[in-house]
Amino acid sequence: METPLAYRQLKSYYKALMPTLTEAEWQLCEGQLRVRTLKKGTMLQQQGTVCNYVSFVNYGLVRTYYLSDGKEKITEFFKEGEYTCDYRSFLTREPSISLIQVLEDTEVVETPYDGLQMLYREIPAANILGRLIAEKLFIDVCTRSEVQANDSIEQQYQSLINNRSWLIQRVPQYMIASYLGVTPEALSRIKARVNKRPLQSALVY
Amino acid sequence: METPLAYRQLKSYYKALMPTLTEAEWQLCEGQLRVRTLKKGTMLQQQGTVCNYVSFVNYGLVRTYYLSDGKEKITEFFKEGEYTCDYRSFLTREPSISLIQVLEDTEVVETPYDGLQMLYREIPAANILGRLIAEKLFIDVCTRSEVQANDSIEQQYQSLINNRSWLIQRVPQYMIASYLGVTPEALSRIKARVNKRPLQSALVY
DNA sequence: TAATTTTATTGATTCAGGTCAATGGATTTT
DNA sequence: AAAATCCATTGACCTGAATCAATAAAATTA
Repeated sequence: METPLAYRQLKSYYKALMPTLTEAEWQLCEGQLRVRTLKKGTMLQQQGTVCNYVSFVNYGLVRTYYLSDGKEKITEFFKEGEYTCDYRSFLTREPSISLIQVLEDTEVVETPYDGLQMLYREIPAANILGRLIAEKLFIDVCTRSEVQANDSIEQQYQSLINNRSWLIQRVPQYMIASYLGVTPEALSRIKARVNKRPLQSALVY
Repeated sequence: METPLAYRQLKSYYKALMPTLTEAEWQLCEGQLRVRTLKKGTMLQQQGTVCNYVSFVNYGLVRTYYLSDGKEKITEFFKEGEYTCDYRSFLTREPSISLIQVLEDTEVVETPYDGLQMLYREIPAANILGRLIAEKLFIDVCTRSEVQANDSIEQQYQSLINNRSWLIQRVPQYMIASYLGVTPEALSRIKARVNKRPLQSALVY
């Protein structure tokens, strides 16, 4: 056992989602897991390869993005306590379109595809876990789509400041711009607009 | 039993996803189901209410959409053999943002929320079904997002013609425009552009 | 601390698609 | 079949964001 400490957060996560999980079943789960520490800048998932792991972030920060016309488009950021993965590739076993890159020194606990399938077979409750993970991911991606479709970039940026200010602090602004789907220049101008009417910002929510 | 015929398609669907399903378990599933026939124009899901059913379309066609600034934005079309639902509302039990409207006379088989939760508890294999449905929906929404993010409206329209030509035939063009996220005028101009260079269209794919 | 690289800002220009408006087909209703 | 409604097309104009370009500021590295 490498660093039992690293599993503690994940174990409580599993336990919360699968209350019926016995200690023996947890041992079976734990046997599938691998802890990895990754330096800032490392690629956790390359484009064009099948995604073989779901990674639970113990500490650190990663981004998922893809290349369109050679330009990077960031789809999401994942920090400590969250799962990250190109789940589409993981599920379909097709090559990944997304890349995953470590933005800060990061520690992850990886669950391999085969190991997870084994858990689905051996532990009935694991299917509940799988269902809940897929459902959560689905809800998240729906919510994101709805926000993108309904809110202006300015509203979305304000919402980041209000609800996910750690993002603003931990990643450079051009990545925020990429995440919001605009150029760094455009986001800079939006900020300038917002700052010109400081009374408004106090009224948001 | 209302119209046993209506269940046949759904039963084979369930059987395919849950090979271990016994006849007794199927009976339990069937007991939860309700068949409904709906006239063109009917609302299958209203905005602001919690979505209580997953609906399997036996025949017909529906659209899901939401209102933004009073304008309709179509998110997807579902035809015979597909599930439709505001699955986000269904899962979270929060009011639905989406509306679902019947575009052709349609027959659906509805599975209520409570019934499905009961199945998850009573039939372990039902969690596999729930997992697979959530996974499929997740994959679909990812794929859609990737297409929207990467392909021009022209490419997306060509792709509809090549891969989902039934859509072009069964829904008016202004709905296609809404689905693609542009105005009817814009789509009309895109078609005009495409028709001006007919050699190109033969080369697509 | 100076040098270098990275990141953010601002200006000028361009362009795709939106909006507004008018017209002409299609389809449905009476 | 005539009237009315719905739908698609086309034109003129406008706007928001992309692009290109030049600095300025901030963060790293030497």
